Amino acid sequence: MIVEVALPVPLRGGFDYLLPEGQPTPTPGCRVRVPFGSRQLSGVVVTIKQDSEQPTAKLRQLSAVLDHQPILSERLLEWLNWASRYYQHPLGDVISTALPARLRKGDAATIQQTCWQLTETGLAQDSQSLKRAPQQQALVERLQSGRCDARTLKQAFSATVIRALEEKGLIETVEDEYVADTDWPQRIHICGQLTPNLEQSLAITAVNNHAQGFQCFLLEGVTGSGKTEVYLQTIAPLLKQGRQILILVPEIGLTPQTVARFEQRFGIEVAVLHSGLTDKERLRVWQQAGLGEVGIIIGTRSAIFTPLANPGMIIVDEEHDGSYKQQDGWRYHARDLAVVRARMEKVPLILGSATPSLETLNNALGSRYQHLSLGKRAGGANAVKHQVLDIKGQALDYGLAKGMQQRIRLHLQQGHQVMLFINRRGFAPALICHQCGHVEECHRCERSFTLHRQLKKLQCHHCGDAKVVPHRCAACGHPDLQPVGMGTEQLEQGIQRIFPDYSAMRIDSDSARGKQKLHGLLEEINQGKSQLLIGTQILAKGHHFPRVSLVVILDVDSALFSADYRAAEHLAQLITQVAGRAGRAQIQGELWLQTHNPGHPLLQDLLNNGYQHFARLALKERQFAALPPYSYQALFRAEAVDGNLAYGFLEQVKACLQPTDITLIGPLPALMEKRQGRYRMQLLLQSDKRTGIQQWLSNMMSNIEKLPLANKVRWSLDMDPMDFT
DNA sequence: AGCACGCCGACT
DNA sequence: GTCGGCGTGCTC
Repeated sequence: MIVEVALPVPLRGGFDYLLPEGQPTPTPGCRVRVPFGSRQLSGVVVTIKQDSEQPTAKLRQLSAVLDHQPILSERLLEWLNWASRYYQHPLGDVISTALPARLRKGDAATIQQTCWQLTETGLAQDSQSLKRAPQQQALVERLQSGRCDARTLKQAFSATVIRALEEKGLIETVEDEYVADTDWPQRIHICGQLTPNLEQSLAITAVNNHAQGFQCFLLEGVTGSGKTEVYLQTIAPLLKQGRQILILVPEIGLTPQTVARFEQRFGIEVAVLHSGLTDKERLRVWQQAGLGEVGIIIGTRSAIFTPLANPGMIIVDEEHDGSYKQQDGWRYHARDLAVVRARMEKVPLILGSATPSLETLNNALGSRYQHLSLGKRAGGANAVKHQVLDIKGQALDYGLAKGMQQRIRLHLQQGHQVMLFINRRGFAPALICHQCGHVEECHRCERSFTLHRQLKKLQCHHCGDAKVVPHRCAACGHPDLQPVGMGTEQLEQGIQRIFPDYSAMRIDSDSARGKQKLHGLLEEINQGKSQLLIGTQILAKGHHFPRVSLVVILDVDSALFSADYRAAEHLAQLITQVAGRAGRAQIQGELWLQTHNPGHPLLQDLLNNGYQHFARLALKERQFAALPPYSYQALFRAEAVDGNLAYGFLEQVKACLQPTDITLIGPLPALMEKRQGRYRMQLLLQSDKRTGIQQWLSNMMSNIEKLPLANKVRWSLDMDPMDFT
């Protein structure tokens, strides 16, 4: 008997071990301890087989079996196996990321609990002898039918009765396996349900009609259109059947209010998984969910790995949010994993967003997902006015045009707050003519060149072509060529100089490190402590700023001409989200965009026709350029102190390839060429068929690992890359 | 990823 | 003489 074990090491494939004589065979999904080189590791059994490809002499014996029952169900194990193959990431590492830290370390997976049982004297005793103590008699009679856990017994009998019997030596405590408490469905009390409008009703009915099997839904609804109400009403019947609901939310969206809304509606406790939990708390939620003790689990990215005893539905809220993609180690996408998991669990999946990702929208338009729309904005809040400021040829102070400064001053004088956005995501400066707005483009691809200052050249991240930095604009001949977005870096220091009478506050992921800290800062903003708010994406997500009347997005062009082809999509999502958040109630909100290209078709479409229309146009562009979701990508990243090594490694990878139906771009410098003293390079694989990339990679990964430079550089593979920095 | 092995330089 | 620096190679 051979046991194949997945171990948390960055090595592909399982490791085979012999089962010691007399040891009961563990089932797949059980943890085991095994000798590995000079150390002992715990891993998870993936298969039991008759023979091994390894010579038997090389095999070592299993040291111990840690679980009697598998900690991963067959279905979950199958899902993780699929994920390992899809992401080309070692199974042991995949399983290890999916498990709570405590289980990784070898803690007991089962919950122990204290039980009361009759002692030997208690068993021998005739209960009639307790006739004068009817409570005690009843307790003994109860235990005659078997032991009972301390918690339940305490509810039925007083502590005095229990103590008395213990002192008489008739009952004793014993540690026993925990009996799950799964009567939450009976405790459900629906409270505060709203009457759905027509669109909500249609959405609820559509989901209910498919609630018993797999079906993917895109619930597209603007801010305030009542997506949450649709979630609440579609999960109600499932919860009553005792089926569990797993809800994923973006990192920033997991607030006490979100949780409270679900708890209030159903009157049951909601289990929450977020980064603030201790390992012990996290394990507890994992166990409770796996035992079926909780009906609703809300969590961020990694909550997708929560086991469910009786799954009913998965919801991914704000599905376009970038925080669903893990950005180091195993670079999984929780939304994509959710789709596969829902299919395997045979449950419906709702992807909700006001600004769906183009990937999801494409699936909905292609009828792979059912498309549900909520258009009406409840409450009729004032629409935010969108306006564009052409900054061609204008003098800029720290990235702000003079006219914009006046506008800002006006709003400040009225006692309102002003929010300034710097969009640094996927930042890759293009070279723009400040006089005419012309952007240097690659002639082959009709896409903007990216300026790499260190290499002193322009590089096309679409085809890999490069050229020297020109000194004059190719369109108007003017020498005023500038990297897009230049100057905005100094905005934080400069803004105080332009508006010395007002206080400015910067909010980004650094200044808001830690959950509490962000909430504290937001509190301060809404109290009006600062009038000028400078921030990035983080300000746009899920917060309301009633005192803000003017929002300015400074460097729209850096998104329109980024080498990251998703930058325009993200800008559109940002603009739409911001518009939904600022200037509520009495204050008329204004949104201003600074650009050299007011006529840019994507920008115009977004402003005139809204996100839904923009998204469809952007999809057409992607299709035309054969970019995702009309093609599939995988990205090799390599970094090293010596940039030539990183480049050399990717060249070797490239040489492994017999280009058939895969296009290779690179090796190219990453959009952020250097980080922490290391040069970073990338090699992009692209194909119009997913299987092409899959097949080539599964054949080649072991060869790539053996390349001479493979252990000289830090490298990784990113399936469906979202970020090219 | 760890961890051992191994081969060179500066210390009680 | 030894302690320890981190390059190389292996782990069923």
